[in-house]
Amino acid sequence: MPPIAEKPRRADARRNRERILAAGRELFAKRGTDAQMDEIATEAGVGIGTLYRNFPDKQALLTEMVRARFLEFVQFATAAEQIEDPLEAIEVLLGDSLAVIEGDVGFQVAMMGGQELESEGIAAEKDAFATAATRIIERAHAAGVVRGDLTFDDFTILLCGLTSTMYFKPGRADWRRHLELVLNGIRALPTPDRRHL
Amino acid sequence: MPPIAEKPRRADARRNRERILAAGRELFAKRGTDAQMDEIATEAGVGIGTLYRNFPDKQALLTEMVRARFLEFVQFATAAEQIEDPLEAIEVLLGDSLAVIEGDVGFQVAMMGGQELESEGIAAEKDAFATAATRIIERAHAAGVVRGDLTFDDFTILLCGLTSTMYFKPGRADWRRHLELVLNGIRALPTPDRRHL
DNA sequence: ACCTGAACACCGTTCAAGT
DNA sequence: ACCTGAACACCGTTCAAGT
Repeated sequence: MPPIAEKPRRADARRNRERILAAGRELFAKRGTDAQMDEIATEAGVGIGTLYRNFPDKQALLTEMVRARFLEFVQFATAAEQIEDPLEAIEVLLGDSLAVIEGDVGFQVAMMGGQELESEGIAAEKDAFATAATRIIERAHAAGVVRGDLTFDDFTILLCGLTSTMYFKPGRADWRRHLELVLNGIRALPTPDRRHL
Repeated sequence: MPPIAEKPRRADARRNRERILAAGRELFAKRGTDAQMDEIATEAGVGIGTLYRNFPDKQALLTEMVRARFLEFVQFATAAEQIEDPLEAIEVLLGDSLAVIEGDVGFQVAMMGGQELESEGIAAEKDAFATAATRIIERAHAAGVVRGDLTFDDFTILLCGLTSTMYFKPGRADWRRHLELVLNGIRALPTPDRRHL
């Protein structure tokens, strides 16, 4: 079911909300938490009061942007499930998810500081991602290509770390390298090779 | 050579500086960047103007705290060099370094956002750590126990990620787990086992 | 030579007045 | 119903006045 039925509103109010979302998307993506509420209102062409009427505070607006990204993550997870090689599925899922947020500084901040969002608002989206990603992890377990104790929580931890590299050491090279090391880290521990399928 | 010879000062001025450092240490450690300059001045028992006379801005004070920690890191690196097993040396170095900063939120912030500090001021300390850590990495290379392409820069990247877990997901469990995964990731890739020493 | 704190700047948030 | 922006609160930083 969709989050909550859209209440009917005055046309101008609805248009304002859209413009605020667009402005927020643009400015948070570009400058992260440094984006100012004033600027966002101006960019949206509304008064600061209207911004606050739509979103109780800065976090709430950011949370709304984050929701959209999580839906994208779910898409990536669904796509990754189609990949035959179970290890490659994990690599692609992490790689693609990170690649899309490379241009979105605001999301990077949100992804790291998980608990600081109004997380109730996006619990559904997070769950959807968790479910899809867990299926991918399970498949890798079944194939024996990852550490036996790897969980979705590990994913969360590693994504936090990877995102911090993206955020604090901007540029593609560092987070790609970080990802490579981490992917190596979640592989099955070197055990006696049994290739008698 | 020591950084720069201490200029002689009026006794009260020197005592004030000490108290500011102590207050900064305590409050940054406890609350990170949330610690306010006003509080620090009050805790130190000086006027806000005196604080700013000693340190041009908040970053500069934080940087001073960071310098001390880096010196500790160098100690750890030196100690880790004594450990016989070259892989264990790396594990202990990372583990100990992280363990000391667990109670120092301010340093955690600094460790992640490297370039935002007055880094000229602590270049010497950073170099000392880099040198010691590099020796430990080289030894592991010589023993063939880590990936052939592992560098000190990787250490920097991984420490950033590990610290972000510590900062954003407080509690021992998550960063310890993160460290375990990462240590697994830097090991030599599973190659045909040649144990004919 | 050094100290102090009132005052300023900046930015998130509120609310009285408007349509 | 909804919009607006002046005003407030908070915190980093400056500077004129003091000793």
